[in-house]
Amino acid sequence: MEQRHDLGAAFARLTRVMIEAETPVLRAHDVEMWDYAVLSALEEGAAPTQSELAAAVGRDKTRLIPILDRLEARGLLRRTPDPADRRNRVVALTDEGRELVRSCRAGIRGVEAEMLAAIDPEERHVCVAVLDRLADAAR
Amino acid sequence: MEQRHDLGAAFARLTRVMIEAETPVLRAHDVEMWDYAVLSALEEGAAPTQSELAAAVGRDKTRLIPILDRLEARGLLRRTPDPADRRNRVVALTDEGRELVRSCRAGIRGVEAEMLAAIDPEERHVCVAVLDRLADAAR
DNA sequence: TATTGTTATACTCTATAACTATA
DNA sequence: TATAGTTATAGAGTATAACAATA
Repeated sequence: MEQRHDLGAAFARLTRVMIEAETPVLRAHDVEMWDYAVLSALEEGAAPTQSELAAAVGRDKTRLIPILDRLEARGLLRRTPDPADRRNRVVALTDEGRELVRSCRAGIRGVEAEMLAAIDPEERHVCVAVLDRLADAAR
Repeated sequence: MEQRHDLGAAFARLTRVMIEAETPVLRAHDVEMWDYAVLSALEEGAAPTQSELAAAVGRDKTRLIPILDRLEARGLLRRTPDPADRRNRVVALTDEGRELVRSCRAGIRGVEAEMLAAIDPEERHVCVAVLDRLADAAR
């Protein structure tokens, strides 16, 4: 095999780079990284339980709670008791939350485009698609 | 643009997956993740100063020190004062260190191959090359 | 008894600032 | 005075276990 970096090291470095590059976008919307991760996960559909949401985001349920408290206090999401099982609280975006996450995403797509600008368009397309599939498989 | 995950989120998830998958390999060699990162960086050539090594690995110099202490105690690397500027300590792998990092890498390449097995070979090749270039650019 | 959400505690990791020795 | 390496301290982030409410 050709000489190259370890894949894990490359992922780790690129993760750090992306976080750094995206921070200004998120700060402009007054949200932290994990706030955005949660809002973003919710955009694909309300979470039936907080545990499932935590798993989807890749944190554990205890660390999710202060995030949800904060976002709910800002009116970006709502936690409503599930009538079928009152232990559960279903978490759903408000309209305001949906608007904010979309605005964030637009900014982030801009950052991504800038980062990938130097890559040949065809290769870029392949690479992004593969990464997306791998990330999906990792759930 | 097509609907997909945020790139940063994909990187972060894949980083976590890789760390988890590689941990058994590293534990078998009795090294931690950052131990391996340091040894791996040194394999490309000795570091003229610890600060530069820290930057290459992506940590700061204070967090590097206990790692170097541990690895030096195991005889995997040596810190020798630079005669030209005795404040500096050049860090270099020993033969034993070089052997260990290569053995680790072989195991890690196996883990990577397993992870990428489901991807079409041509796409895989493109994707790995692009990631390697991006990670290089991020230095 | 088991599970959801919550809180509290201990532990690890990280960032910052001081200290020494050389320059 | 400035810099490389080191050490110490404070803060943030994380994991674990216990708790109350519901099933």
